[in-house]
Order: sequence, then structure tokens, then C-alpha cells
Amino acid sequence: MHPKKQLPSGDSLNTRERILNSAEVLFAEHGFERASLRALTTAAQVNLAAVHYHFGSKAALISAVFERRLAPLNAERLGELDALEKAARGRPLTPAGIIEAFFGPVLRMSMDQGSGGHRFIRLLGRAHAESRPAIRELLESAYVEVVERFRAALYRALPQMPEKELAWRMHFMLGAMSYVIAGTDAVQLIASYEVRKSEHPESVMKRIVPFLVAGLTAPLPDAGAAKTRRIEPHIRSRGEPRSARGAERRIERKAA
Amino acid sequence: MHPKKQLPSGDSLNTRERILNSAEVLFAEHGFERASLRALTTAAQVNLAAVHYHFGSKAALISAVFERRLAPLNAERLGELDALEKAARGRPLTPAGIIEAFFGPVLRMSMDQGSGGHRFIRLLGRAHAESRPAIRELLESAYVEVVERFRAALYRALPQMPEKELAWRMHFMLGAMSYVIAGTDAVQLIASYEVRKSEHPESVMKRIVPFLVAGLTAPLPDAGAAKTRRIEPHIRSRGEPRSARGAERRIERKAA
DNA sequence: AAGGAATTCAAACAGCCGTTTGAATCATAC
DNA sequence: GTATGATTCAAACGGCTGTTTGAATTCCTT
Repeated sequence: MHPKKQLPSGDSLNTRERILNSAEVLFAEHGFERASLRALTTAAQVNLAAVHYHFGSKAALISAVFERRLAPLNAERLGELDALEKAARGRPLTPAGIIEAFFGPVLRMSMDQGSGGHRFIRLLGRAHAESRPAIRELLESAYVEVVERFRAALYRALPQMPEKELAWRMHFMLGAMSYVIAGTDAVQLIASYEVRKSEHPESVMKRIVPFLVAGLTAPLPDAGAAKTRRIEPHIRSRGEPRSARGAERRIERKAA
Repeated sequence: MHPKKQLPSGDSLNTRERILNSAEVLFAEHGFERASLRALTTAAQVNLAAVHYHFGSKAALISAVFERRLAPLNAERLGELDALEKAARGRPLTPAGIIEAFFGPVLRMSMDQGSGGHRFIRLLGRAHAESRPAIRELLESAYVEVVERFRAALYRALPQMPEKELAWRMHFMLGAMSYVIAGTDAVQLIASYEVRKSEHPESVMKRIVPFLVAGLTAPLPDAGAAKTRRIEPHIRSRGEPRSARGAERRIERKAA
């Protein structure tokens, strides 16, 4: 039953990848449940049993689809963060830089029509809304390292912000992004769908990064009127690079 | 076959509502596909065929679940917006006020454990990530009026912001919110899950409103260095009510 | 109390699902 | 060329799905 491949002999790798590609397409389009193995293998022009031969089960196939893409994606994220930290030589990074390092690779992948990265990104957005423990655990284990690195970087970049508040704001940011990349667009806010689809990811990036940076660095909510400390006014300097604007610290960390 | 009810005779309304309640629970917990009518009717302690007798089909049941809750929810949203506009006497509203009018009812409903509103909110978050045309159309028709009203209000409140940019930012806001209310939390950002679950919706509100207001009123991205106009500095006055702070206009509308 | 509609019920329907099987085919190593 | 293992294939398995049926029951009106 479904032996370990000893020699990836020629064509076998092709059917494996054909299955992965079709799975990516159909999972993204119809969801994990409603995309059946029969529809999937028909689209891939392989036999139905090939899925179980190469992957063992539908659940394992789902995992394989994610692993194929998530590993290089997260590696790219960490690479960009490494580059930023190396350039900063020990000083804290700007929130905008960190956000771009985190979401940039996703948005860039989402425009990669050639190798089908954009399909995976839609699938990723769908997975974020999934409740099945298997998929949740899969995402979590894929994200744990990268989230921890980025949280640490943001924590350094925003010395005034309490840990808990930062966690919530990262949560909000992930939500805004995953909703956009899911492309479900439950509520048709953009009048012309054609306009929407033709948006380049870079322009989405230009739109969402300032939004997220502003939210991330927003004044803290009052824990209570009595406890409130005055918040330093936000002073904007002109002529900075776009990505850095609005990223100044205007946050206070709650006293421990 | 499944006649129009002429007299909602006593118990029949009870089985209808028992079905709706169980459907809400199981749809929210497992999704629309994976929650079967058999599991659903068993939980409701009604006969399997009762679903088709009272609703006609599973799809119609899904619609009924949404309609029961969405109508009052949107009515509340519009009511709050009406109240704000009445109090403003023709002047534009604050972004913070508009945001609170839109998301407040949702968050309040999400803490309504008694009548099960919180279950529906989780279901609503799930529906936002759904791709099936039937559900998309259902959400869209339920939202079209309320979104248009709120978009108009925001457009007035942010006279400098291009229509397109505003649509995108509403998109981001909806994303952040639907991710939070879905409660899926694909990436476990908050260290202690206990802490997370014990958060009161009001405190979530206190956290997310400043985030959204800041994002909504963030400086516009440069369309290109040459086209850039100077952005008015953001001046914060002290002592305002919390919800209004950070809501000042610091946006420019792109020249037509 | 009787009649008729409204509702419930157990049972079955057809169809799709993921999975398994065992033989047929293919590629490679001897 | 033959043996050996990897891969493909058609077919079937059991199980679950939404839906339908037709009789049994309950409810309300007259």
C-alpha cells in the first residue's frame, strides 16, 4: 500500500504534480469538501486511485498542496526580514518595512499567474477561514516560526505597545489581508468587478500597507479614563519614502 | 408538498425554530457542507423530513437561518446611522462614529449568549469566506443597502478620499472584522487561548475601532511621486471622547 | 363529534463520496 | 529476456448525502 518512492521514475513525478496542480485549482475554486477526488483526478487526467497511491488519502493530499507552496513563501518572508535586520544593524525596524516583508511575498505570489501561485494564494485565504482541526494545525505549524519572528520584530519596532495589544493588531492585520487574498469579496464593495480583477498586486500593496501601518500604530484605546496617559501627537515629516511614512511610533506601552 | 403555512399552528413554529437553532449551531461549528441534515434534525429532535416540509431544501434552510438574524442586525445598523445623522444635523459624521455604527451591532450580537446571537456571528464570519454563489448572493442582497448607506456616510466624512480608495479601505475593514468574528483564528497569535475567549466584545470593540479608524484615515499612498500633493498634518485635540479621537480627516481626495 | 388540513414519521431512493482491491502495465536491473 | 518492483487501471465497497414518498398522526374548524 502506497510504498515510499525509491526512485522518482520519470513520469510518476508528473502525475504527482498533475494531481497537486489540479487539487490546488479545485480546492481554491470549490473548497476542500466540494472538490471531489473524482473531479480532481479527471481534471488531472490521472486515475482515481493515483491519489491514494501517491499521497495516501485526501487529507494527506491537502497537506501536500500546502507544503509545496508554504515552505518557500515563509522562507522568502524570513529572508526579507533577515535582510531588513541586517541593514538596520541592530536598530529597530520600521513597522512599514516589517509589514511589507510579511505581506509582500504573498501579494507577489498572488500575481504569479504563470506557475499558478495566485491560485494557491486564493486557496490560502480559504484555508484561513477553515475550521477543521487538521487544516488549522497545518497552518499553525507552518506559521509558528514566522509569526514569532515578525511579532518579535514588531515588538521591538513599537516599544510603547503592550504585548497583548500587539497580538490583537497582528490579528486584525492578518484578517484584512486574508480577506483580500481570499478574493471571495462577500460584499461587492468595488463597483466594477473588472476594475477589481485588473488591480495589480503592487497597487493593492500600495493601498493596504498604509492602511495596516496606520492601524498598527494607532493610538491605544483607553483602558479607562483614569488610567489614560497622554498620547504624543503624531508628527509627520515630509519627503520620506512612501513605505516609511505613517510608521512613526505614536504608541505607548502600558505600564507593567 | 411543503404547503404555505396558513396558520402557524402552535407546535409547528416550535419545530421550525428548533431546526433553525440547531442549524445555526451546526453550520457555525462545522460549515454548511459538513453539517448534515441528519445530524441537524437529530440535534433538534425533529424528524429528518421536517426540514423539507418546513423549508423545502437545505439551501432554503441556510437562507432562512441568515434571514432570521440579518434583517434585525442591519436594521440596527441603519438605525444607529440614522441617529448619528439626525444628531449631526447635516454636518458630516466622524469616521469613528460611522465605524461604530457598522460594527457595534455585530460585536454586541456576538456577546449575546442568551439568544444565541454569538453563534450566528461565527456563522456570519464563516459565510464571508464562502464561495458558493447562493451564499454570496444571499449576503450581497442582505448587505447592498446597508453598505451603500455607510459608504455614502464615509464618503461625506472623508471628503479628501477618492471613491476607489474608500472602497478598498472598506474592504480591508470588513476583512479585519470578519476574520475576528469568524473566530477561526487560523494563526494562534494570542498566547493564551483562555485570555482570548474571555475577552468581552466591548473590549474587542475598544481595540478594533481605533485600529480601523486609523487605517481608514491613513495618508493616501502616492499614486506616483510627481502627482503627490502635500498631506495636511494630523492635529489631535485632547479630551475628546475616545471614539472620536484619531478620526479627523487627514486625507486628500485625488483630483478628478 | 366529524371532517379536513397541517404536521410528523419511518422508510426508502438515487447518487456521490473516499477508499480499497487485485490484476494489468510499465520501467528498470540483472 | 527475465525477474522485480513501481505505477496505472477499472471496478467495486460501504457509507453518507439530500430528497421523496405515502401512510400515520395531530390539530383546528365546523
